[in-house]
Amino acid sequence: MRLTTKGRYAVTAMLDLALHQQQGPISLSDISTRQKISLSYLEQLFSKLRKNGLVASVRGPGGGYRLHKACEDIHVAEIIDAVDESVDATNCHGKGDCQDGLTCLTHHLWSELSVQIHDFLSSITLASLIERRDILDVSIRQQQVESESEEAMILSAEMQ
Amino acid sequence: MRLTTKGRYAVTAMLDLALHQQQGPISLSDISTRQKISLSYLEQLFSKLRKNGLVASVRGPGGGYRLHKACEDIHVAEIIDAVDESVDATNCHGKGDCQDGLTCLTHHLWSELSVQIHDFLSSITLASLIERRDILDVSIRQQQVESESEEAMILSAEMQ
DNA sequence: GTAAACCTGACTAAAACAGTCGGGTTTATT
DNA sequence: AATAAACCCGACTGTTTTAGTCAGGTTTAC
Repeated sequence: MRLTTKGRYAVTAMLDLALHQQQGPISLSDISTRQKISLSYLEQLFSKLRKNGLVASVRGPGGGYRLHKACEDIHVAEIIDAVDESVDATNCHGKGDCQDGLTCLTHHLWSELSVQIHDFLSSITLASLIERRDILDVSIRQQQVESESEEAMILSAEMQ
Repeated sequence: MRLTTKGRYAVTAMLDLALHQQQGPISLSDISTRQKISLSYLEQLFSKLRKNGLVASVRGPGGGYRLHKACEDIHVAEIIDAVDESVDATNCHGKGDCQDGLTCLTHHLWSELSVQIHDFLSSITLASLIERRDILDVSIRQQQVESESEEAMILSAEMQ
């Protein structure tokens, strides 16, 4: 089992998409600047998210990505699964053949932990996340930073 | 966050120790054959377990390792912590400075997941594990295999 | 035609994993 | 005193993953 930056980035990016979905397709460069995730890396992650049916793309100028399902139907667990990070804590992928084809001493423990984590992350949808006060606060702060940097860009353009 | 063979081995080995503790100090080579874990690798893991006060060593022939606390007081979470595998799912180690010193969009989610996993693994002690039917079954099977291989060794010794 | 966007595959430095190896030191037994 | 069983320790290693970068595509709105 493994939960690293990759899975966290994927969930963060999907949440960013959910928060801005009413603005039409969102470009990866927007997500990149808002969430400070490398654009090329985002492209890799979205390739997987698209192949797993979580997002749909719109090519060409003004294009970007949309959620492919209602955000009530997108669970955090499936986002992590989509980018190849398994929530499974067993070594044998649940098969129980961990020790020479037989069950190892602690197999059931890891099996239960996997269920625990999976249940937790499956109980959380993008819809439930965007309603949370703590997430809204961070999102509002990010929009302020965004508009400030836009102003700075306009300013620096005027100075030339 | 990361849960791999290292942490699983550590818990399995500690459980093996708990299951056989009435036999006095248990050598790593015993654990190695019963649990099919490389002896040298076990030595590395037990060095960390000892430094974290989970086991005590007895040197010399007939020596081995003992649990340093009652098995009611040894929680799975601390075993995993001891071998450097963190149960923390945040990127910022709980500090909340995940995005340029500020909190990232999904920080609270990972924070809650960490608490969830930690609570689960802290609620399980070695004492509660050795009482479980599924673990007892595997342990009994391992002892049968063990005595069979002992017989085989005696037999091959007789043939020489 | 241009440029904004997605799309793809190959490459990379750094870290971690899961060990191996070679040598110690301590101590019970003979 | 010699032997050997066990712990102890540091260095080394092949493989995989991570978290990207880079260089070039293709699609499509304007």
